[in-house]
Amino acid sequence: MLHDTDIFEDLRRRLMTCGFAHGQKVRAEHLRQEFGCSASTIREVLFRLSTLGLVEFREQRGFRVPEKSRPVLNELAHLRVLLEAEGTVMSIRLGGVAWEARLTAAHHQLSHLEKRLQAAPDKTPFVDLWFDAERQFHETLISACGSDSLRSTHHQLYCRFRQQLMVEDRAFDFISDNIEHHQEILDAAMAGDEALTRQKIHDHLARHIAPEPELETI
Amino acid sequence: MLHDTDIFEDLRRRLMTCGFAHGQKVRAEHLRQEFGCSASTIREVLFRLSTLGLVEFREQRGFRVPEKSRPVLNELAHLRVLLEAEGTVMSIRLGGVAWEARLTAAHHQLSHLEKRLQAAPDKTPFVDLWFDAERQFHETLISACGSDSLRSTHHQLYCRFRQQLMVEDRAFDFISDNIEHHQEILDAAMAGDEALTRQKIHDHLARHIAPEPELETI
DNA sequence: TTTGTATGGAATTTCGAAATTTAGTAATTT
DNA sequence: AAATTACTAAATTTCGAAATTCCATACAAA
Repeated sequence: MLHDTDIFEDLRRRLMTCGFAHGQKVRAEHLRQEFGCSASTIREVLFRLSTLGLVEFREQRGFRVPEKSRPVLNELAHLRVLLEAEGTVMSIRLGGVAWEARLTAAHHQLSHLEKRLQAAPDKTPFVDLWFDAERQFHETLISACGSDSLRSTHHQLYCRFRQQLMVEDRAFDFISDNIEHHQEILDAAMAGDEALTRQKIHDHLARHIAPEPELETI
Repeated sequence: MLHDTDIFEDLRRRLMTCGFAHGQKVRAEHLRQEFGCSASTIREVLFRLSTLGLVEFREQRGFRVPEKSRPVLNELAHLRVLLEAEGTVMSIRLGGVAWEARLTAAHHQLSHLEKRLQAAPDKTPFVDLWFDAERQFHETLISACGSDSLRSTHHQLYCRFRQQLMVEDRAFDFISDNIEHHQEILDAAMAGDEALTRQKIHDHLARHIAPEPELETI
């Protein structure tokens, strides 16, 4: 039988990939029929998803998928840099060999996948795998920061960020840059170079961040 | 009649102040009786509160108030500094006169209250007012940062931080330092001194942050 | 044309009870 | 006495329907 959590996971994946259009209403009644359960169950799951910001709730007008928005993507990228840089530097200081091993492993897996993806004419079968591997790498970066709060806050931001993007570029034209970025982040982190690590994490997400407002000119 | 949202607000306030003990189970059945509504309504409200991290949900074993924990308080203080410093610097750049006016107003109100609180022998009647005024000041600091995501993320952290603290020091012995801190933050921000503003925001929360490996905030 | 008001259908929220699971206590066995 | 099992009460989760609210359309009035 279909459990609470299964529905949650199913919908989470769909919301983070391409199962729902931006701005679309999420009708509890329809989902109830699809999953064959009661309205309250669906309602509960949607509230839990709103914890991650993957759906928005408004009193008396139900749930909907957040709109696609360049400004919001900028904001999320900015915050990701802030937390990921901080968390990675803390991991460098606290993580030790165990963390380095996990990070190397996560990067190896991601790197392998990205190279296969780069070569493949049809990217479709790789999309889901790539989502997981990329997430795994970035979460491993901060995994030894020693702060659960930082990790869970970052997780929320990552989910919303991925949802905003939703494989914008189906041809994966960015993949070649990405391979390089991930390698540079790994190298800087393994070398223990904190400033360079911060810089490389910033560069990786730079294309999603709006240019900083100038100080002198107004 | 008592609405959904009223219950939410009532419980939010209680969870952020002293209505519940740390680690205590939040029994839906009891609340149902207290508010005179159905179990589903309470359940919904609790899910919404878990969005802010004010209650924790675990499958099949209901909701409970997060444990009091020094490490968690450290983490939250650390993240608050990170986001509040960033948000305030952005506000300095983008806020303009309107923001400066709002900030002055918020500080004036807080400052007035803190001085009265300092003088009063019985602090009780000021506690709730102080909560709101302090929150108002810190949220105003970042109010012109231009990033809703930063603001809402900060809001979550602030709620959890306040819950962890829950007026630890009922005698408000810290109030005299606090008055000074708030003044210094205001002065640095109004002077447009970004580095000093970051420093003062850090100093304000420093006593809650573990004296662990020094982290430079860039 | 514009503005405002009914109205019916659809979506939401709430309810009370049934079904399931957990947790605590007593009883039994080793 | 310690450990395991059985039982009971309480808590949680799910359900289906009733009550409420929203939304789009049609209609009336200015």
